[in-house]
Amino acid sequence: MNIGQAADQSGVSAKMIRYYEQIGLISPPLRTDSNYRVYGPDEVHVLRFIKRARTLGFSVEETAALLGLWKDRTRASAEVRDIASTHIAALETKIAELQGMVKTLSHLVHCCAGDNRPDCPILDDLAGTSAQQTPKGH
Amino acid sequence: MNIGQAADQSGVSAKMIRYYEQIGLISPPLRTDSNYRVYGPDEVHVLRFIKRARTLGFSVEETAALLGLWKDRTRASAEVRDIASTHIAALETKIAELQGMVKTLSHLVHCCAGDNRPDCPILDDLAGTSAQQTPKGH
DNA sequence: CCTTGACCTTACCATGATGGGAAGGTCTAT
DNA sequence: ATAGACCTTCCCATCATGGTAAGGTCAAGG
Repeated sequence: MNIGQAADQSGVSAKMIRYYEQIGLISPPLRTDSNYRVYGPDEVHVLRFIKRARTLGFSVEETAALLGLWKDRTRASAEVRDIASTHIAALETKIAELQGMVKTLSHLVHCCAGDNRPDCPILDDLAGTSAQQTPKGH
Repeated sequence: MNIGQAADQSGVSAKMIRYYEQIGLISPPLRTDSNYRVYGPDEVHVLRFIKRARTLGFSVEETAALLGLWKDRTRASAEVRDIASTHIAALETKIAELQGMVKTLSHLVHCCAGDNRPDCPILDDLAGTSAQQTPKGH
């Protein structure tokens, strides 16, 4: 099968398949006489694995590690779990960060009349002119 | 004051100050005879505004809009509130996405023995071999 | 046999926001 | 005068992805 079909079946764009090959995440496939890349079901399976890992927010580097462990039949599941746990922690840190932003902004939006007058607590906060920087006592 | 001091006082790196100037977010400052950029308290105030907006997750583009509104004394606060509200919605979408990832991964990690044996539900999920893709009924 | 359109190939550029470094000029304190 | 800390511009790298351009290939149909 050609790269376009592999892309369709895996959900990974042809562009990205070539990229993954270039950075060594997947091995170069066979080529036809006319230099077309040829993929089989196994390659598509690997691409699906990659797609799923990326969807779950693993970086390409983490995905490479998971892929290595997947191919290693003797690996310990503990290793995989460590990668996943570390990733969960990173995700949670990011979530907390975003939630902090939402909290601050929500507070400001609530304080803002949102009318036609120029007075605006949101800008005042950004400018650092007013005393309160962030919701403290709400 | 030179760019280094402006950087210290605003929390924006000298590198980024030059970048913001390059992309037109801030206007080019005066220069000394020896071509050094010169900043005053007003410029630092603008940089602090930018820093705060970026910290709250506004893109540079959104920051530019907010900056424009800040400088416009006649603007309506409604405009500012709209930008902030839109941004909050985007942040919340992102949070929900990350939470979805965490949920799926947590489920998988719980199912994984994490011992020295090669059996690993996490890899099984990534590979798409098992029936359940994602916690459905848990 | 030839054309058309869909596909493939490589190579280069762009994104967004930031950091790193090199090569060279300037300023300040000793 | 010299050392060291600063400044200048210019180029490159990141991370994952998309776009585009120029050219080769293939299958179907006239």
